[in-house]
Amino acid sequence: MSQKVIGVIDEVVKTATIIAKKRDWPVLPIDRNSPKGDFAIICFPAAKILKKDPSWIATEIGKILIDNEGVLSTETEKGYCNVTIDWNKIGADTILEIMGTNYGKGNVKKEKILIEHTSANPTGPFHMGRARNPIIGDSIARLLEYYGHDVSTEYYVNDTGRQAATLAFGVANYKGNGNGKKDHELVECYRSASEDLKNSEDAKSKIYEKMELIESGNKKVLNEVKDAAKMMLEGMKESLKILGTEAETYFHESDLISSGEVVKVIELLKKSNLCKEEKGAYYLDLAKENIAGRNQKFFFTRENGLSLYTTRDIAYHIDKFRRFDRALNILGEDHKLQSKLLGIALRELNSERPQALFYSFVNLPGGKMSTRAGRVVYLDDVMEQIVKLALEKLSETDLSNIDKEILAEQIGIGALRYNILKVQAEKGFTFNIDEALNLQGDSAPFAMYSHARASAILRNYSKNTPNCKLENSLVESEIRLLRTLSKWPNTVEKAVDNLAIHYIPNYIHTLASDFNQFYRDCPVIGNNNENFRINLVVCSKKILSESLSILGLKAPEIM
RNA sequence: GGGCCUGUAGCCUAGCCUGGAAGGGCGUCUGGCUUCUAACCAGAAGAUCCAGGGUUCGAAUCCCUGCAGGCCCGCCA
Repeated sequence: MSQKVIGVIDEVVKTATIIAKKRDWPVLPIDRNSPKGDFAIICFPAAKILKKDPSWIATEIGKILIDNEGVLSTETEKGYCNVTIDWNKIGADTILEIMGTNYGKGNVKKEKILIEHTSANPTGPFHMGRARNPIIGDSIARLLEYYGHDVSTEYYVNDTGRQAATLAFGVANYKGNGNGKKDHELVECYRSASEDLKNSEDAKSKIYEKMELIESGNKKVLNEVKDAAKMMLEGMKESLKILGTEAETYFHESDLISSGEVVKVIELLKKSNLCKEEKGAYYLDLAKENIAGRNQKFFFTRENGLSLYTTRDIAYHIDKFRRFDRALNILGEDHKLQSKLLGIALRELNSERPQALFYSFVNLPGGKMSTRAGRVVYLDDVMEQIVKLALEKLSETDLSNIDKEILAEQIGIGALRYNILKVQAEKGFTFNIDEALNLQGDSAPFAMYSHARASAILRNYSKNTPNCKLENSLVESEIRLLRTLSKWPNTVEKAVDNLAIHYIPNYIHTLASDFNQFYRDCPVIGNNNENFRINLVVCSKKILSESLSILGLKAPEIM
């Protein structure tokens, strides 16, 4: 909450505590999200001890609190004493606070944080199942940056191993259909190569030979797979760019082998007390590590002494901590165990460990999304459809065609991102295309529209924002809006502490909704409370714009 | 066999950490644009908060036991 509001509430709570203490009442809990007023004092705990009706206690407290300077009114309902603070007294100061550049920002030591997100294997175009990762990752990055950290984002490219070898084989032996995006084209080569891997012994041996050459550090083959991955990524990056979630840097797994880092990690892990060997393959024995499941052996080399995916991942994280103070990985829930194992290995190497944010998979209404069964919805197609729909809705607007196209992309992509971000990450997410294409209600366009309305008022006002002065007492919709605006810092802090991005869209919807009610009830220009209302519009526009930008969305002036 | 996550109106979802008065949205029905933008607003209907037990003045929230769904348990990535 804004400092001003916190101050008033603390003052009132203090008074209530003193009253309770004087009378030997127990400490009464506070509900800061009461359905009526600004907060409530819960009187039930005192009822049993005092053998009094809780509503009698609430009324008694109310009678005393009403004399407090910051309190406008108190109201008893059941055992609750609902307290409404006097916004007329603190309104102007609250506005001033919201206008400040630090409003909503955290008061923390700036850290260099690396967020690794997306990191999809470069084997084909993104489908919706993958879309949750870049959208959450990018928005968490923006959130932490807003809060005051120095955040970078990185995409880890898995360009070694069987899939990478298969892709390289496919690129060398097949031609794509030659039109369209690079990833949609090359995925044909990959599919043909995957078929060969299953059906042809010759192809299989070639691909496995490639794998071994990769892991043993053969420069020529390493370059070949890296190049194949890069070609595929070219197309995939285009999708990420449209989504607005492209990572700042790309880190190739193959480079960890070329540079010798992987070999170093293997040597270091062999020195761990947990390390054991079986037929030439080395593993960490996790029997005492509370690892669930059947297998407690965490292999980090093959029989032939070469590295595994996990080994390379360990090397990657050691490299991360050479570059950053903190590391955060955005991962699908299938990586939970993997992530735990990585943590143990890093602990054994006395390295710092990354934080992880897991999300559940995206399903389609009929069931799981699966490439194999052909049940796949491409991200590119969804983006195209939703932007097209936004453009249709703009058809009657008085804008140039080029402006319409830019705006339609902002609205459409924004709607897609918002739709995914508003659900908590651990919750299984069913992607319903019709729901995503619905640009009403709890959606990005709803908030963008409120922002455009605020912008319209300020355009029509066409003067500088006056110093805030309250000339008439506030009406209900003004108080509601002010109350919501005052909760922005709490919301950001909660989202940061829990790495829970969905708090932000939830807040945005409340704010936009409160603004729309204010818009209906309160004419601004020419009203005798014009000064205060203009200030309220400026604040609403500011917080709408900042909160949308955390989600990676633009706040349009017109729509 | 074991571990983690999820279960809230016809559908989607917030609230769960830190117990206190079940919030939104979609869809349905009704009403509102000559007044700062109707992608909006107002109203109505719709909920045994998966089930059962426990703790508590009080449980969607905490604990236990089930049930249902998702994910994981490879010398794959």
